[in-house]
Amino acid sequence: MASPANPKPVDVTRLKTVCSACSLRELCLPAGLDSAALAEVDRLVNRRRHVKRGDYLYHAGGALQALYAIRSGFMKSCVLHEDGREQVAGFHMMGDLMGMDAISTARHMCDAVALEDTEVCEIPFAYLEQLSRELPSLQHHFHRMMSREIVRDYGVMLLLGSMKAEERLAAFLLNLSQRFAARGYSSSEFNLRMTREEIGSYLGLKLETISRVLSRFQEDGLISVRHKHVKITDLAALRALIGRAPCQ
Amino acid sequence: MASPANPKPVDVTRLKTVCSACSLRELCLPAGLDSAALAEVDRLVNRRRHVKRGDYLYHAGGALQALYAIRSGFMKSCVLHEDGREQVAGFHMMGDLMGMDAISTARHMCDAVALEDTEVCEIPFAYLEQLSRELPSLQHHFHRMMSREIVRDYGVMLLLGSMKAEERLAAFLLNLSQRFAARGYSSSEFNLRMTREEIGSYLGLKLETISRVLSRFQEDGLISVRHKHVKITDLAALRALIGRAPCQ
DNA sequence: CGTTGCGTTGAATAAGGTCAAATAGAGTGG
DNA sequence: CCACTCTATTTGACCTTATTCAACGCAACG
Repeated sequence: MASPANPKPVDVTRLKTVCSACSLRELCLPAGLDSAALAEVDRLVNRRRHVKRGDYLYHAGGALQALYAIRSGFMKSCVLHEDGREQVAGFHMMGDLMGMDAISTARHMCDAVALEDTEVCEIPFAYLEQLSRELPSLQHHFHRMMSREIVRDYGVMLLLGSMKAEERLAAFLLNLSQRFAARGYSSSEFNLRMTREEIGSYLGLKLETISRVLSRFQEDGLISVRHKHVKITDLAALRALIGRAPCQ
Repeated sequence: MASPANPKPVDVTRLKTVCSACSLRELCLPAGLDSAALAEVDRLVNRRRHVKRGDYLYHAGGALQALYAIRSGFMKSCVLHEDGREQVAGFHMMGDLMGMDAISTARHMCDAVALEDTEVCEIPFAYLEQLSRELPSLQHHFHRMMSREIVRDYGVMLLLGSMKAEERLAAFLLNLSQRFAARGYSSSEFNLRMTREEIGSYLGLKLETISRVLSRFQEDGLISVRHKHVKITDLAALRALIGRAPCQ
């Protein structure tokens, strides 16, 4: 593709690659950085990687090389139990940062699998630490992203620990809806990238339960669902499901 | 208490306060720092705070001022749902770092409550960021601690999402046992600082279930439990409970 | 055009939740 | 020191929810 005659063939590609030109920069690692810092981050994030649907971005146990910012596509991360049980710990989309679980031991503690063809930006971790020593705004934003992951996890605990099946699924759909909206997509209509089984794993339910509850939501006019396509038709009712629980 | 006649009454107190002299330094924020860095951290961690049993260290919604390292005592953190439901997100003991959930929005996202009289070291967050720009080892260790919290959360998700009541409780007891051991206490005999209800909230179960499962464990000779006192009498069996699940 | 994976639905079952009652401590004030 | 109160805990009986097991439908794909 690159013309050897062109003295700077790489730059042409990088113009599109670079964080400062990325449409996700307000969601992603460079969010809130001034232009000087942004220029530095452009150099930090120097490689892209394509992960085909079903392929792994990293495996549990693998050494930490880099963090990954999702540019396009959709991934899941899953924790494994010795006996083979697998728990989906999260679904990740554009702008999300993955791999922070690996900083603790320098080895990834979960698998990252692409649910559709996905493109990620590689962020060499050692370099990120170095650069964030020089750029307080980058440092702070990185801390905020790790903290946000912790807060997200607390939310999942709340969901798994104290919600019923219907509430969990409502919360799940609303969360997806909100995240799509934040990325400029429709908040009311979207395609699920994951199977019922993966939703079930994430929500601590069996796939049959997911299927049943989706059907019930549809009967009740909250959503309309066909295969992977979901349309939220009664947002308020869906919200009411999780806000005011029937119990207590 | 302090004598005004003494020119340096504070230093006498600080000698005991200081991280470099703290028996928890291998578990806590200064873990793995060289002595120069440790001296800096001594200045960073400049205040202690006592939290009486039942009192809050911080409230959800409160502004982030500092992170807190537990020096002695026992705390819980809990996430609140709008409708009043409360989910215990974790139990924390000496050497644990609390408050990292607040970095994301500069406001705490959960409550921190002392389950017994607790002493914490206050770590002003802005100063921690500043210092970690100067001390790569501190920076890296802080990142590891945030990451460890993420990994811990993944473990809780696995527990809540795919384990049965008996497995959850076995995992919980083993986790406590291991953490006590790491702090130089008995791994086989300890006092629970939390109520059955709090255990239940953490594990996504009702207090009656906790009580029943504890009784069953006792009948089966895995543990002996009386009120808050627990003695693990068959560690292997307890481990086997979570390792090889009956299902699948 | 069969195969395969994913999803739906029904019936039976089991796990945990709910409700209720009894008990036991721990702490309090006389 | 004792009676009293309050809260935490245990245990039983019953009920609800989600799981399990099973059958079937559907769509994509070679």
